[in-house]
Amino acid sequence: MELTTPEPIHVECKRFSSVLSLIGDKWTVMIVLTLTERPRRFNDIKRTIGGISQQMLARTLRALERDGMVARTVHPTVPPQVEYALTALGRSLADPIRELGFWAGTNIAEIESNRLAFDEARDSLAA
Amino acid sequence: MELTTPEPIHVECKRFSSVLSLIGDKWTVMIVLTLTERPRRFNDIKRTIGGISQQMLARTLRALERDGMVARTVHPTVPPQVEYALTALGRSLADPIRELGFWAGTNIAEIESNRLAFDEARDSLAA
DNA sequence: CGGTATCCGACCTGATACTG
DNA sequence: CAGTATCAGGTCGGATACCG
Repeated sequence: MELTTPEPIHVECKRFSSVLSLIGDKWTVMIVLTLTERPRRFNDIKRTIGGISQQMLARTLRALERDGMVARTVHPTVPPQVEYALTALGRSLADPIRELGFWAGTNIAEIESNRLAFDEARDSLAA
Repeated sequence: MELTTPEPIHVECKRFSSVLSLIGDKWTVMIVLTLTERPRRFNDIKRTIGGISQQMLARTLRALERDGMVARTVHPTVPPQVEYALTALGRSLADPIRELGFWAGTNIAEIESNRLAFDEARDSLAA
């Protein structure tokens, strides 16, 4: 960060958008949080999360591996076992994610209530 | 949160996915951060962010208003002026977002380096 | 078991044009 | 100025089938 002039917040934000988009991907978040508990194998993750397709799990895990958030270990057995574990980097992401999860948990009721009220007001206009 | 049995983290995560998906939307994040500085008018936000289409700005602002994160105030002047300001809820979201931004800033260099290394290893196989 | 390749529909997004 | 409506392209994500 060699910012000599104080940049407005949204400019920093732009620089980090590739990282922030990780969070928007719900699968990424769920995988990271799932691996927080302990390392897991492919179908173990799949079963634990539930509702994720094989392809999306494979894709997301590869993306996480590429970013160095997840370490992939192949045990040359028959049948093959592949274990996924969080790296230090991956573990460090879990903290801010949990903060966000905490915020969501604190405010989700209010948000849902706001949505209902907004939609009601909208519908009464439409009628 | 009436969890009588300790739920695994990923289950909580699922409940919050509708909130978490807010974060993944880069426009949402940038708008919230932009409004952190001060309330702004429509085209002011548009110019400040840059690169956002009129439609996406309108849509995203509507969504934020629906969630109660942003308050929309119409001044009945000619030409009409519409001011958008963060609510208390919106301001409270800015904190965890900035934490995430801080994490991104701290680790983006390592992540990009990891990506390069991964792609290089991949390319050397392809060759 | 742990993937990859292909197809396909749904959604996201921007460009453009029009309105109050 | 502050939107809304319509269209078109691209991407996302799932289902399926197949490979090592």
